[in-house]
Amino acid sequence: MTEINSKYDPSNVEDKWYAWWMEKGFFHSEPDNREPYCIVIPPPNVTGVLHMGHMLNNSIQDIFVRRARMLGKNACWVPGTDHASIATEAKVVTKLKEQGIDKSALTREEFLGHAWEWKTKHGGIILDQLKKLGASCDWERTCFTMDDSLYESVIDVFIDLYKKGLIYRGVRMVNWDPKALTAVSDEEVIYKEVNSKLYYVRYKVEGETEEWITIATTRPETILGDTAICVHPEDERYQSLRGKKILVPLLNRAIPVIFDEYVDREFGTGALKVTPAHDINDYNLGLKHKLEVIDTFNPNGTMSEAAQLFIGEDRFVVRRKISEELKNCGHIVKIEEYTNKIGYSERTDEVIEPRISVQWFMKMKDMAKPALDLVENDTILFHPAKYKNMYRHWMANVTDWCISRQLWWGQRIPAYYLPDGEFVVAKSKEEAFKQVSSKFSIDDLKQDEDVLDTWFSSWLWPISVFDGIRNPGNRDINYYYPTNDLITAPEIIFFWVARMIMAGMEYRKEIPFRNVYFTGIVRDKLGRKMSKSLGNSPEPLDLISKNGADAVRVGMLLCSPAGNDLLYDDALIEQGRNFCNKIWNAMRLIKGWPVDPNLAQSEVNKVSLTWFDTAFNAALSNIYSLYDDYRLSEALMATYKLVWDDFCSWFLEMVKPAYQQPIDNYTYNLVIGYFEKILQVLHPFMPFITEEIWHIIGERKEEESIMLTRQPEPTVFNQKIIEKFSYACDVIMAIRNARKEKNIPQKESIKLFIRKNNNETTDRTYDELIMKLCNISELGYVEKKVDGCLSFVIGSTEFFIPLTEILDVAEELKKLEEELAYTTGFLGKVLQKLSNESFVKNAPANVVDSERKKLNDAEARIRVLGEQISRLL
RNA sequence: GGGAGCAUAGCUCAGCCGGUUCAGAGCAUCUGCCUUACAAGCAGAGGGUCACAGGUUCGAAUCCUGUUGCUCCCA
Repeated sequence: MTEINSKYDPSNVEDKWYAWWMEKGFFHSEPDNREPYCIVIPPPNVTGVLHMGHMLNNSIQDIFVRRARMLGKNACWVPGTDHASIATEAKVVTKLKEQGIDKSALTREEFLGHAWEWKTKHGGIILDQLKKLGASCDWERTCFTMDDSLYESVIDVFIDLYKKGLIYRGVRMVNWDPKALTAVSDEEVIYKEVNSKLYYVRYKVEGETEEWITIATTRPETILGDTAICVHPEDERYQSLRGKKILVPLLNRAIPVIFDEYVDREFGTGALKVTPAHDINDYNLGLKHKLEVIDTFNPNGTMSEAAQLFIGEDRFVVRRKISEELKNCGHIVKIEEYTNKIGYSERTDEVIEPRISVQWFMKMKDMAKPALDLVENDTILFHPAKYKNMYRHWMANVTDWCISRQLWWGQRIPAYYLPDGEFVVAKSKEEAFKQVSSKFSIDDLKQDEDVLDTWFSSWLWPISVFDGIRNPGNRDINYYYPTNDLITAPEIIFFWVARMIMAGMEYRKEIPFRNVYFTGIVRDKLGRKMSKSLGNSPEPLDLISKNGADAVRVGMLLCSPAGNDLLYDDALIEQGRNFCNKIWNAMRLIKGWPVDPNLAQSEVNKVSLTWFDTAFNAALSNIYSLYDDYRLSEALMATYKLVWDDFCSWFLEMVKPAYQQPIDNYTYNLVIGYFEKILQVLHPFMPFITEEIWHIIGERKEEESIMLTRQPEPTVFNQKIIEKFSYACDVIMAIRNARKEKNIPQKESIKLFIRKNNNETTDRTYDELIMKLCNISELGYVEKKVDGCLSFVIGSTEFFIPLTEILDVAEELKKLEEELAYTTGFLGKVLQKLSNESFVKNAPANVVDSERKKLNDAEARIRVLGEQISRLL
């Protein structure tokens, strides 16, 4: 055969196989008689680019899908993208601005034209990037949340839920993003701790010349919207204020003093200014005490006409100006440094303003109950289960979902307004018009300007990708739904996972997935979240092109138990790369052996094969049970050790023929057979290199791919063989150690004599193997000690290696005495336990027995060690 | 402020119903080796009062209580 490079080069391999898999259509799935296995991708933002989190998440999905396929299931991984209304619209607005176009100058249709153009141009880049990773998605099924069928599904669901009375329109305090000019959900608000100031402002009591009340506030600019002062009903300091009015500084508007237990007497001065339009708690107080609501802000965060002062100026500019003004007028008592938490918009990083607004809401309580139960009673399993706690807490305290967004990019709310303020909900203007009294014409109908929250389409994803909303009886939805596993991040457990469960129960009467596997966050070495601004994230595609997708997949997986964060380190990828190289070189070794069809199988090869078959099956059953427990990282590590330790370090060394000597045909074929099985076990983790090597080590037909083969089935294995072999390993390692200590090179052959003590049975199964691996020319059993030898003790068996040079007696003595001291100490502990009557009485018999065995073994060993010592003295 | 989780080797973690699978794995470190698959390798070695303090028990990394420190979620 031709020379194969000792370093595995993925660049020549990966693109070739991916293209071939695609060409053969191996990823495509159609319903058939097999058991289905389905995963729907958590759709990434359509204009997003691949980041490290995607790499981890999608590697895991691919591992599950490829494994299911190799278990003979009809595996289908549905890819797609999310229209991500806020993020995408923000990007389009920015891009238009760069071209000198202002969104407000465009009509809705014109803007959407630009948005679709942008989507066509940049959309789906991320899906192509996933191909580099080896993702075996069924690309023929690629979906987008704004595809016609998915769009229509969303609208149908909205109308349906409206008819069921689950969707309503209401005036509510919402989280307002003054930059994006939209309401955002609670989940999209990020609270950050900031240094701010606490202003102590005194308000004059009406009708009194020198009576003041001082309040503390972090937001002096909202003073203009104050409609009450609130104090605790039992606060003695303020009892004199009952029935009095207070004058708002600068405006001299009179507002009432209200008494409510809500107020924390310890905070500030114990007096609270109430601004119902600009704080959720104040809003609730306002509802309770029937206060006037004065909205002093415009939607973009500037002061409105209602503020009377500073009209049109930004709220933060006004904060500075008004505090100056208050100071000049003698209203500021003091200003303290203060840290508090401020909500920021996840998408625009703008400070969120609580704002009174008319929005669409969805009632959550009734839907949350069954969705909670399904997780509580393990109908849906969370991996790891600790996230059940988090889920329970949220579901028990669920609030109604604000589903409208003041954006254009998304599914437009199918509500049509009439000139009289009434509205109807219908699929189209024509449908709406049918429900309208005859006094209006169709042109009087005006559709709602808002679109639906992006999650209002994603929550249908497992159903809508199979068109199961519009066509509930279709073949695909009946076959693939419910899907099997969902792989996602814990931070979207509420706005996505929980809601998909609700939608599933509402529209399929069935759970959407059986298992949820939570991945952690990919962080840098220092534990910081990876982010563009920190610049601490490697470029995923660079990593792949430099190291290969297999190496990247392995590196990331090795270190990311479900639900735990992954601290990314380049060393991880190196480990993956080294592993590829190891497998590659195993292939080079095996392929390099000359095969002699006439050669009889040696005894060594025979016992080696027996052992490896056992070790392989033991590893396999371990790996499979780790898969079953969704402990992927550990399954990979077990596979890694199977390959590196059992297969390469032990087995191949055991059957390896001497230099330029041939191997017998029988053994060779079995070695190749095990190698193939190992590649199959590896394939879900490392799809490319396994396909490559699988084709190199065997004759394959045109349509044959490792990805279409079955993973090996574990068979029963004999634990005894493993134990016996492990003893042989101890001997081998002790000999290696002795060689190292005495500087005996591996090339120089040695003799070994064994003396059994304490009635130990002699098992010669691995004698020849030990001779081969340790380069032993003669191995014999003796009754008496052998002189002039280096010796060591395993259990109570003595081993002697004749030395050419003179033994360093002092050194040997020291070693033996240390060993003796340790064993004596150990014996003492065992004796102590066994002489404890309550232990012997209460502990289970097998525990006591094992202590007795320890006692015997230790005594025998002490005897032998003592003999050796006295011999040297 | 409310809730949850975590604390085991230098790092990342595994250790289920308390007892030979109980102190483990991988990486990193150190020491030898260019041994004819692989120096991206081979062969060895060292590293932990299992956060702290109590308690339960014949026996605790494991169960209970408290303390400290960290993380996340919600307000």
